Amino acid sequence: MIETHYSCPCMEQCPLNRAMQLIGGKWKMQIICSLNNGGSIRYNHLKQRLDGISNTVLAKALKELEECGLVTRHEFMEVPARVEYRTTKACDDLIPILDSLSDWCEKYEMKE
Amino acid sequence: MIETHYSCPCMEQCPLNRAMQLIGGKWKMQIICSLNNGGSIRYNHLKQRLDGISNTVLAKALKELEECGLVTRHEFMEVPARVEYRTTKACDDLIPILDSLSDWCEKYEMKE
DNA sequence: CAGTATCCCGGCAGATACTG
DNA sequence: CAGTATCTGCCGGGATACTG
Repeated sequence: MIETHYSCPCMEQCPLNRAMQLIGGKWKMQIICSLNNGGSIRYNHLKQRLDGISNTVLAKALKELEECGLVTRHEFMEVPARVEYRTTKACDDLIPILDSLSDWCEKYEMKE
Repeated sequence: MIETHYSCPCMEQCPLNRAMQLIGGKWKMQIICSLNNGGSIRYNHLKQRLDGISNTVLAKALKELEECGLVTRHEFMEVPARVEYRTTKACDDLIPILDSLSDWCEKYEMKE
């Protein structure tokens, strides 16, 4: 191996790192998972599924996921308020990749 | 959709969450990337590639990656000390998945 | 050279109360 | 119902100095 002044492409903002920031964090994966399994879901329904999540955290996560185009927010003009969330095409395309990641983890029986 | 008391499998310690914990964190991805590109690499060489990483963080990350079977540590009994790191088979199998994750991110031009 | 030992800080995550 | 406002604690990440 030649001793060039090699630098990993990940040192810049590479897509891989961006991806990790999108789906990283304590709850993102569960949120994506729940939305994927359930079609359109209302805020409180989602919160019930994600046992133990707080409003601050869930609302912030949903906002981030919406901003980066992974989920859509649909607000119905009703009283009391009604808002439904669902996955986007981008998110649906992500699922198979997450599946293979999951399979990989099981195959090698990864422990933390 | 039937209103069962559905619970996302991710609520337990699912493989997907485990995977994310293994490769999550600020530097894990760059470390894996650097090791993957470089065969066996010595500690300080790796540190140079990961511009800005501190000893505490690098050492801790490497220990974790070793414990979960993603990298191997080979210590040569020399003075001064010499230690080389490289990826395991498990890690090599992970790379294509990370590639597809990267591609996915580029395809949808994900911003943070 | 390849790490530990210490100390430190900012930001994620959470609890709780409140509101359109 | 679907969130915000506010406060708090903890820990991942970091700087620096030291050692087998």
